[in-house]
Amino acid sequence: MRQLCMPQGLSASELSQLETLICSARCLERGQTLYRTGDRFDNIYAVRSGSLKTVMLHRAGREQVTGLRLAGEALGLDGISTGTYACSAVALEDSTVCIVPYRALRSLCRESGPMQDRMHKLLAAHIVSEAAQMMVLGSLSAEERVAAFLLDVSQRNAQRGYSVSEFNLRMTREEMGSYLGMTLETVSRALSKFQKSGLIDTQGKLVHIVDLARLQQI
Amino acid sequence: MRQLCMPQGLSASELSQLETLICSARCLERGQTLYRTGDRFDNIYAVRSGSLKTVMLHRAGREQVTGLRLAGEALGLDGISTGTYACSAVALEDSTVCIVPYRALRSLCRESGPMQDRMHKLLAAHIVSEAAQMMVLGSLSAEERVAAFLLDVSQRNAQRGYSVSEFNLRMTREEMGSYLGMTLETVSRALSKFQKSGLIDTQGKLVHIVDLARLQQI
DNA sequence: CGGTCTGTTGAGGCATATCAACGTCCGTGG
DNA sequence: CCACGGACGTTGATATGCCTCAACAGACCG
Repeated sequence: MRQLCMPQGLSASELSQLETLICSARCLERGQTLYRTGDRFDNIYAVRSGSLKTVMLHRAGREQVTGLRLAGEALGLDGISTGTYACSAVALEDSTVCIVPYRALRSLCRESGPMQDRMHKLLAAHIVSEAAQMMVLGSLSAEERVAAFLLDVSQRNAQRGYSVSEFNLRMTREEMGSYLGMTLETVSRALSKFQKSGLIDTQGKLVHIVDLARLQQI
Repeated sequence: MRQLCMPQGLSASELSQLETLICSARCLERGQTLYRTGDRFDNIYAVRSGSLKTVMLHRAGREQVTGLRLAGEALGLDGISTGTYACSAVALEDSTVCIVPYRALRSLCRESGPMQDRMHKLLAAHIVSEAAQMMVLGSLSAEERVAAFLLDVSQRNAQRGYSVSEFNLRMTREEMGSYLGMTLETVSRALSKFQKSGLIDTQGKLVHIVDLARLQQI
C-alpha cells in the first residue's frame, strides 16, 4: 500500500502518519459509483486496485468521461474547491479505494511541511495533466488522440512498476471515445489500423504495445 | 488590490500577511512573455490589470492556447508540480502582475489554516475549470464552443464586478480558435452568425452580449 | 501612404460522424 | 450443457461539419 497511495517524497514517519488517516478502504463492484456530481465532499480517495472513470454530465443528459484513474492515483480532488464533487466516479472493474478524510489530511498538511508540499504537488500535477489532455483534444487528429491515450496509459502503468508494453484497459470503446472527443467507431477504426500496421496487438481489453517508438511518432 | 489578488476567505490580518509576500509587481507590454515552458518555477503571479494567455508547445512547433487569465486570476500554478513551468504565459495587452514568491507563500500556508485552505481551493478550482474546458473541447460543436467561451469570459468578468454583458476580449480569432480547438475562420463564422441572430454585438475586440439567455441555450 | 496583421466571407475537399449490418463474447437460465 | 439475449466491437457506406485555400477589406503603425 505504501507505494500505491500517494507515495513520492514522504519520509517513513510521514507515511505512517498518512496511514493513520486512512480510516478504511472501500470495495467497489464494476459499474458502481463512488461519488456523484454534487455529493458533499468529505474524502479524497486513492485507487488501491482496479480502475475508475470520472464523468461529468452535460445538459441533455449527455455524459463525458473526463478522466481515467489507475491503481495508485488520487480521486476526488475536484471537490476541494466548492465542497461538492464536480464529477462522478464510477468503477470500470471491481476495485478498491483508500478513503482519506480531507479534514484530517488538511490538518496533517499544517503539521508537516513535506506533507503540504506533497499535497500542493499532487494538485498541481492534476492541473498539468488536464492541460495536456486539453492539448490532445484541441489539436490532435483522431488517430493521434488514440495513440496519445495509449501512450499515456502505458506510461502511467510503467510509473507504478507495471509493464510499459502490456496492460488491461477496462474502458469500452465508447468510454474512450467520450474521453477523446470522438465516436466509438472512430476509436475502433484507429485501433484496427494500429493493429494492421503492427504498432499494437489487442485482444479484447488487453493491449500490447508492439512498437512504442512508431506509436510515439504518430 | 485586495479584491484582485486571491481575495476570498481570508481575514484582514491574513490579507496583510499576504501583501507582505508580494515583493513587487511587474509590468508587461502586449506580446511580452512572463515565463516560458521549462523556466524554473519560483513565483506564482496574480493578474492585476490586463490579461494573458497561457500556451503549450506541441512538437513541430505548433502551439496551443491552454488558458486565458483575466485581472484577478492566478497564473503559474502549473509550475508547482515539477519545479518548472509547464506552459508559457504571454500578455494579450499591456498588463501588470503581482509577483508572489512560492516559497514564502508556502510558509504562510503552514502558519495559517485559512491561507492553506485558500491555496487548496485555488488549485482545486483550476482543476475544475480545466475539466469543464475538456468537456467543451470533447463534446460541443464549433458554435457551442464559441458560445460557451463567451459565456465563460462574461461570467468571470461579472465575478469581479465588471459588466456581464460587455467586455474587451483581447484574443485574436486565431488564439480563440486554438483555445477552442478549431480554426480562426470557424470562430469568425460563428461570431458572425451570432451577430446576425442578434445574440451579440461585436466591434473589433469589444464584445456586447445582447441576448444572454439565448446564447446560453446554444 | 504603403505594409503588415487581423478579420470576414466564399468554394470545395476531407476527416470524422452517422447509420446500418453483422460478429463476438459472456453471463444466465432452461 | 446448450440456447439465448444483451452488451460490446468491427467494418462498410453515406452524410456533413469543419478545415483548407483563396480573395479581399479594414485597422493599425511606422
